[in-house]
Amino acid sequence: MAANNQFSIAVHLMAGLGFCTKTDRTSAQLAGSVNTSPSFIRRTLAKLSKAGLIETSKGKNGFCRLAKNPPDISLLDIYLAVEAPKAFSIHHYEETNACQVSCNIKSVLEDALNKTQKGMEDSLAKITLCSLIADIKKH
Amino acid sequence: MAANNQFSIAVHLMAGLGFCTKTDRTSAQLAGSVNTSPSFIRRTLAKLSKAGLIETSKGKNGFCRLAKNPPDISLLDIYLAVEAPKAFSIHHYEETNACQVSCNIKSVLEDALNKTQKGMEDSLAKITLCSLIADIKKH
DNA sequence: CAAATTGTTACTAAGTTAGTTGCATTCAAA
DNA sequence: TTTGAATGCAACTAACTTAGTAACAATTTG
Repeated sequence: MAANNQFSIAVHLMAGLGFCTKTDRTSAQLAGSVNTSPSFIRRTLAKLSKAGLIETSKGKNGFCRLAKNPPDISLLDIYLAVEAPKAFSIHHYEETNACQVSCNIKSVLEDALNKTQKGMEDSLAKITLCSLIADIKKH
Repeated sequence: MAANNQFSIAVHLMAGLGFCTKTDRTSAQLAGSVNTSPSFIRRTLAKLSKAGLIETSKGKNGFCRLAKNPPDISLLDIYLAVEAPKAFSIHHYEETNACQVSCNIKSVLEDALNKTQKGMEDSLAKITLCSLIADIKKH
């Protein structure tokens, strides 16, 4: 159960908020859609709020709503908001000094994988919350 | 310590084998470069072997060597060989039947993320082991 | 003041991975 | 034919990460 689902949960929540922007929601209502506990949901909502993607209000009649319009929110925004781990991790063993591969593989691989990560993020940037919601409504 | 490093370790091993293709290696020698145990290394080597990226020989004077030339090996080949987990995982909660978002988010998100994953794999396909080794030699 | 809601911390349970150990299998050389 | 060295593989432990829960402080409305 150690796979990081925060990104997909966050997208689910954002889609829930964007599906109908006229009504505000509580963490309990959103938790119902995801079928988990409000407290768990709030942890993700708090990150989305800190990233400026949603607005929340504490206290009685507290609520959550999108802070921007769905066409102006990309999956990259959500991905960055939840601070999900990078797609690739690089091992960090102590270098074997006599070995050129051992000494340099890390920085060389980092350069290569950063480009790949960047490409992936560019791809996420092209998918808007709006298009995702449109797909959901098509079903 | 639960981050999956098999891909980066596999690239390290392949770079070690490709750095000088004239001499064969044993798992013990490769383990020295990564600074870990030969047995651990062999688990990854076995996957690379099954994927046809390296050739191995059992018995006395056993060895490992590349099965192809470095320009013909891409990081995607290595990525697929080690069967690393996908870049994104999607949560699977029970659907809340009354909620259209809950019922459809999974398939919609899968479509979107498959495209992103594909883009990432295309990016990996463009990086050859040869270019990586050249970068290492530049250092 | 009371009720309801977000924000946050602490905690437990479960899953994943690194890393080790041990052994069966295989092959070359003495 | 025996011995030694190597891969391949299975079992195991420890460490780490995450899901999920519970509890509570802070806040806001009525």
